[in-house]
Amino acid sequence: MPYTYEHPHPAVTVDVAVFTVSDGRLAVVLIRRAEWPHAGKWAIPGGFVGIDESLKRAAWRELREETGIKAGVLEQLGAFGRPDRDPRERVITVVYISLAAADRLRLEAGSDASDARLFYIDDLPELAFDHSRILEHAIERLRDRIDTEAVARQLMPARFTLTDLQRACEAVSGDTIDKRNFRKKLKTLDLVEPTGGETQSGAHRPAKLYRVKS
Amino acid sequence: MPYTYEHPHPAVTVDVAVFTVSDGRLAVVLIRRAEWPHAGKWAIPGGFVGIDESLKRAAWRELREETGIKAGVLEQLGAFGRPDRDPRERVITVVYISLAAADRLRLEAGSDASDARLFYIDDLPELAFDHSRILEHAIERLRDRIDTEAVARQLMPARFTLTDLQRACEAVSGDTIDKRNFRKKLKTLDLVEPTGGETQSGAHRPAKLYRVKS
DNA sequence: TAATACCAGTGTAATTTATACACTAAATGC
DNA sequence: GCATTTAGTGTATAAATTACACTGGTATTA
Repeated sequence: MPYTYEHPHPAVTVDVAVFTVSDGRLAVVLIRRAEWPHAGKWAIPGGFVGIDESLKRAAWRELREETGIKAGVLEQLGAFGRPDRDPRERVITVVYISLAAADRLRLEAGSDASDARLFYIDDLPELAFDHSRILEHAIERLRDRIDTEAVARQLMPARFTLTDLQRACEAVSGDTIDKRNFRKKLKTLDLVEPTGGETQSGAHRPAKLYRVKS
Repeated sequence: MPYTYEHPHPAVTVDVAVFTVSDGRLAVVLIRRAEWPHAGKWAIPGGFVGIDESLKRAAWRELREETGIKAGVLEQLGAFGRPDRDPRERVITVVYISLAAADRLRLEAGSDASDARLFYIDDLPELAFDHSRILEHAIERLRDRIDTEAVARQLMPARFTLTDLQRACEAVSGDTIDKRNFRKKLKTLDLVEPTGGETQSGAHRPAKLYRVKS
């Protein structure tokens, strides 16, 4: 069932960079491509936009199909459309960024991908297409725009310690933060509240558990 | 000469929101559409992306064709792609923002547009497609991200008074700024230098003219 | 030619925000 | 009970932001 147009049309895809914090390091979900082009290389999950489907909906669907992840907030990074970025045809891709708490990521390889897993952003493999460049932009955007509240709401599990939250903020920003200054700032933000629980984590004083206020 | 694909493809356009400051108010360049759909309505200049043309290049070309403006810096705002935003077919548009000094805008109506002119952003006409929504996002982005340096470099004529620069910053931010604080801040920015000239503007003390340092 | 209207140009004090920094508390392992 | 490890807490300094009022130079006009 062919589709014909008077003028040539590019294909349009969506790609989703899902970031998380794992072992105190910023990481991103990649899939291994099963097919040409770039078969065997790692790539950001994504795929073609349905003709009657909104961009965001397509992003959500593709992410789910390829990794099993049901994205929460999806923020658009922008469109990437250099004429030679895909050898099959002219493809313009609209990239979204999402954040996920590490404990919500149950990665399942989907039909288009032979594998899906996390990579630390400072230890990325060679990527398909122009996905290296796209990830650079995505990380820059992340560092520029994300604040403590977004980290707490989107990147943390339901209950966490203040040290966990600090580590996550540090992983995202790529900088160290002073513990006392961080906690002082948190107080002014009115963002978290104690759950009453504590960790029983090891040979040291237990930490109080917190949750994000609603 | 028809073009055929196995799967349906959306059309891809670029649109450019060119902002300037005129009479101390933030304004945007619009064209009046000559043809269906939305004939007679005002719209952001833009058009279809050539199949071998980068997005930014297409934006630059369309802006030039429709208004005569040779854009300086083009910053991508993002992609807008709701399925029903164009009655002709599925159209995904990639929107760019540009700033222009008012004295560099010599608007010429191009072939696709019966008219091109400036509108103050707080006095916009009814717009074609989803361009109202797009402009809202563009203005929000502008207010969020633009700083004194960008205003001075991109929005001011070659020589200007400090009051002119302050008025432009106020127009962009939508807020008033204290004169002495503004000038104090300018000193720390190391951004402008006096040209030696002065305005001979009226029944008051003349103002010194400045230019942006290179 | 003195008075007025108009915009240009200048500095200081107070407040708020960000930064630097070191010890005590509670648990476990030996 | 001593060593080790992470949790938890406050103060002093520096930096950035805000608020605020008068003098200077030109043109107009009474």
